[in-house]
Amino acid sequence: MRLIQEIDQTCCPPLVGSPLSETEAERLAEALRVIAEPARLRLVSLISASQGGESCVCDLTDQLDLGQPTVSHHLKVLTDAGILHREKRGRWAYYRIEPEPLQLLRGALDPRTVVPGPSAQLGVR
Amino acid sequence: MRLIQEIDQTCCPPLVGSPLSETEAERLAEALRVIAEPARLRLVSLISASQGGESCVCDLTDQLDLGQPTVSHHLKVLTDAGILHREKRGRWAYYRIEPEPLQLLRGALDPRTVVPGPSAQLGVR
DNA sequence: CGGATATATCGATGGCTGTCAATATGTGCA
DNA sequence: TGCACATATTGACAGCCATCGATATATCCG
Repeated sequence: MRLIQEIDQTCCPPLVGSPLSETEAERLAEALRVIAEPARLRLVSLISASQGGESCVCDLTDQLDLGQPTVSHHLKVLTDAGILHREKRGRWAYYRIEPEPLQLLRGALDPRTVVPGPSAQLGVR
Repeated sequence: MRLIQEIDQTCCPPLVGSPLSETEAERLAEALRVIAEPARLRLVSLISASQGGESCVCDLTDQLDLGQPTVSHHLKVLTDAGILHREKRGRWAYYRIEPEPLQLLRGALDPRTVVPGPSAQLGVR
C-alpha cells in the first residue's frame, strides 16, 4: 500500500541558502521523484497540452505505449502528490493539472541557490 | 558501470506546451532523478551554503551520517550530471555548484505549463 | 622509501518501483 | 437484470540503485 504524499508548502524550501535538514531533504526528494519518471512527465505534458486542459485515461493510454493499469497507476501517483486533479464524469475519469505543486517544486530550485553574487549574504546567516 | 549523463540544453524542454517525446521524457526524467535523492539534495544545499561556495568531501561526510564511499558516490553522480564541479587541491577534493544545470531543470518546470490563461494559445500548435 | 591521510572504486546486497496479467469496481444502456 | 465499456486494484516479478565493507589510488610528510 502506498501512502498519500502531497506536495505542499512544507515540502519545498529553497535548495540553497541554509542547508536542508534530513527531513526536508527527504520530503523534497520524495516530491521530485514523483515527476522524475518518463511516463509521468509525458502524462503531465500530454494533459497540459490537450484542449480544454484535461484528458481522460483512454486518450492517454493510446499515446503512451503502456498498459492501461500502468497508466492508471502513474495517474494515481501524480494525483496523490497533488499534481493532477481527478474528476469522474459518467464512465470516464478526467485529469487536469493542479498548478501549485509544480510551481512549488520550481521554487525549490531557485537559482539564488546557485549564483552566489555579492548579494548572497543578505539574509543567509 | 554508469554512463556519464550531462544536464545540458537538450535535456530540458518545457514540461508543457507541446507533449514531450519519449526520448525527451527519458532525458528529463534522468536529469530529475539525479536530484530526486535526499543525500544529493543535502550535498547540494550544504555546498552552496558553505563559505567560499565549496566543500571538501571530509566536511560533507561529517554532516551526512553516511559512509565516505556513499558520499563519494553521490558526489560522482552529481558531478557526472554537471551539477557539481570537482577540483583537486593537494590531498583534498573540493566541490562547488555549477549554476546552469539546476537552472535548466528549473526552466523545464516553467509555470506556463500549468496556468493555461487566455495567452496559452500563443505558439502552441 | 614508508606511513598516514583523503578520496575513489569495486562487489555484494536489500529495498523500492515500474510493469504486466488478472480481476474488481463502477457506470450507462437495452 | 444483464451486458459492455472505462477505470482501478491486486499480486507477482524483474531491474535499478543506495548503501556498505574492503580495497585501490593518490598525495603529503618525515
